[in-house]
Amino acid sequence: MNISATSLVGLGRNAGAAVLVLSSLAGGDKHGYALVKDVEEFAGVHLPPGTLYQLLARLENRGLITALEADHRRRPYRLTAQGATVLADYITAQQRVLKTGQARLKRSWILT
Amino acid sequence: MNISATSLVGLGRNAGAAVLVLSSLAGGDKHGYALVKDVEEFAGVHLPPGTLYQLLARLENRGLITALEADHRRRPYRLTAQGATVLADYITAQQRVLKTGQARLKRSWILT
DNA sequence: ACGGGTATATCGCTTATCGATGTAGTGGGG
DNA sequence: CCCCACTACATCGATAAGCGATATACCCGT
Repeated sequence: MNISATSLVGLGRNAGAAVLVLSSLAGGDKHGYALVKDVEEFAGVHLPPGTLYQLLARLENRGLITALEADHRRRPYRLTAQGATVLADYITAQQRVLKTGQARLKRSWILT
Repeated sequence: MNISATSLVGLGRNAGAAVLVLSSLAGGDKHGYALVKDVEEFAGVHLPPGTLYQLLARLENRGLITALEADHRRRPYRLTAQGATVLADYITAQQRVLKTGQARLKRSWILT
């Protein structure tokens, strides 16, 4: 195990490959590789193919995204209305959690 | 698989058990059971014991938390300075991601 | 003395993550 | 025109995380 002890990577894994993909698709239809590039840009996280394609399959058979017809080599995906709702709900809930954590950290003496 | 299709639970893990525990401890030292109750209250998430105690062990041997001496039946944990730093960094990064998702959703016509 | 809440711990199954590997099309530089 | 890097998708196997079940035991009220 060679994970830098100063990150949460490897703990709960990267916290939301699903959120990253849904957020990316909220910005418009994208195929897998474009998704990887976009996520890298806005989140600084690289999604390895093993994670990505299995995740896309799971998201699709839950109806959160749909596969569009392939344009030659590209298989683009689109966020469904349900996917958008789920993402919106998740964001709201998660923001409450992060705010709590942040408020508590601020109140504590730990960070000098 | 009987997961309600209208939630992200079970997708990408919630990457979050770690965040929930660290956030809870940022509010003060707590033992396992108190942690579960606190997280339930501020996040609406129930951490089952199988998740909690294994997570606590992982967090401890990464130096993000320390176990304090047991008071009879209770084994309280404390957030370390490193744990606080990691949590703060994670919160910052994740908030940027959530904001991106939110902005993109707002710009899209999907949510009527 | 029973029942429910407090409290911790472990085992084993399931599921997610991710690196490795494979395949193949595309476009530019030498 | 032939490499090579990049684009693009897919699958496998190992590892890691999540969680239900189960066990143990204390404490308090009735």
